[in-house]
Amino acid sequence: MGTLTYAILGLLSQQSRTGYELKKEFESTLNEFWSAKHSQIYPELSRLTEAGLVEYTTEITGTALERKRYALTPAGKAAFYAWLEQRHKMPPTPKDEFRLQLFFSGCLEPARRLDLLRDQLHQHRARLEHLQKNQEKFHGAVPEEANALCDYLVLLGAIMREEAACAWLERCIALTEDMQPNPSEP
Amino acid sequence: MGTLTYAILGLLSQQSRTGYELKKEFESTLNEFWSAKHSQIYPELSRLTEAGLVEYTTEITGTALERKRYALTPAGKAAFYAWLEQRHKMPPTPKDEFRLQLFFSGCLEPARRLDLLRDQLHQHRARLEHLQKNQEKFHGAVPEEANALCDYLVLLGAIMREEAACAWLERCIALTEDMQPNPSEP
DNA sequence: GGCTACATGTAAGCGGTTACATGATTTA
DNA sequence: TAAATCATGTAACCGCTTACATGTAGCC
Repeated sequence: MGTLTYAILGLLSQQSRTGYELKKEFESTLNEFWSAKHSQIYPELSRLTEAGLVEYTTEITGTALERKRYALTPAGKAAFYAWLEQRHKMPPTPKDEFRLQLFFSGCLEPARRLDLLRDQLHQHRARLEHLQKNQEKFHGAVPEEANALCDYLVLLGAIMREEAACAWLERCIALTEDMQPNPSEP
Repeated sequence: MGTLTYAILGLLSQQSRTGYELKKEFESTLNEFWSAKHSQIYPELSRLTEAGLVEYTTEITGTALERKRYALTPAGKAAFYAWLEQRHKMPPTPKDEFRLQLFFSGCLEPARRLDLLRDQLHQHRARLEHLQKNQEKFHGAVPEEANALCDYLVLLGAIMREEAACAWLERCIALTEDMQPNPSEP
């Protein structure tokens, strides 16, 4: 079973949800570290049901709109807790097209490289600002309750990652600005 | 055409190479920001040849061992330069199983969460040390030549990313150690 | 002679995205 | 009544990994 399984099991461990609600969670709360489209979620819920890890009850909204509300079975809860306690080996560094581009940018005029670096910096700053706005809900205090603390920690991780990215890009810009404007042709 | 195309085109823009040599580059130099297995490289080289972006000459080692040495065509060089100057939109944050696990770890005893955090910290510290060893070849000085500077910048990026990851994990550990040992059951 | 590295390919399968497809409910 | 949102599914495709498959060359 892939990680998506445990992302869904984890969300259902908090409360029972429909496929549509899971999709919304992937778009909002989990967005910084996992995502899934509905075309992946619905078949996965079918598999999990067949595997006996979740079960659903059908609700009706209005007169005809059906929806399936999923909840963990005891087996599902056990599978989730087993995963939750596991130590995972770090995956290889994720692919990064911008770093690939920067690596090959030695044959570009410094001014063109600066364009790329500044564009990247703007994008990372925008994401950082967005994350910092999210952080305001904590009112500058570290939560004491365990679940709220975990929310806080993953958000802090995203913020620190973006801060590091911005600091790196600023350094790249400074070093490129210092260059003599004579690019080396390959 | 996907990013792999331009990774290969970029490597061939530096010098002509065989599929096997490309594979070795992905395992070493490019490892921090891109990778590809030989099972992906060889078919891609066939496609690029058919598309007229690369061409090859067959060499023979010993008496029978054939190998194809690939080089950029003018069209390939043009395609590479076009990609190199393009501004790319930031991709969504990459998936991260550890952060997913941490997010759901509110129902774990703090001592168990500490285990996971410390394990992760050790792994990131090991990677950081490895990167810092790589950095020694620059003898503490920022290179002036453009291609060497780009090498330096991507390595610096990897180092700063790992430093940020370690700092974050240390903060997570400190905050978890401060907790009262009463986990909230979901 | 045996092991490792060199060298090149193909096939099956997986996780994921995009697109196709349908219909109900709510809100402007 | 039109548009947005709710709600659930399937199908085609893509990038990538793992495994299958084969053979040569160099070294101990």
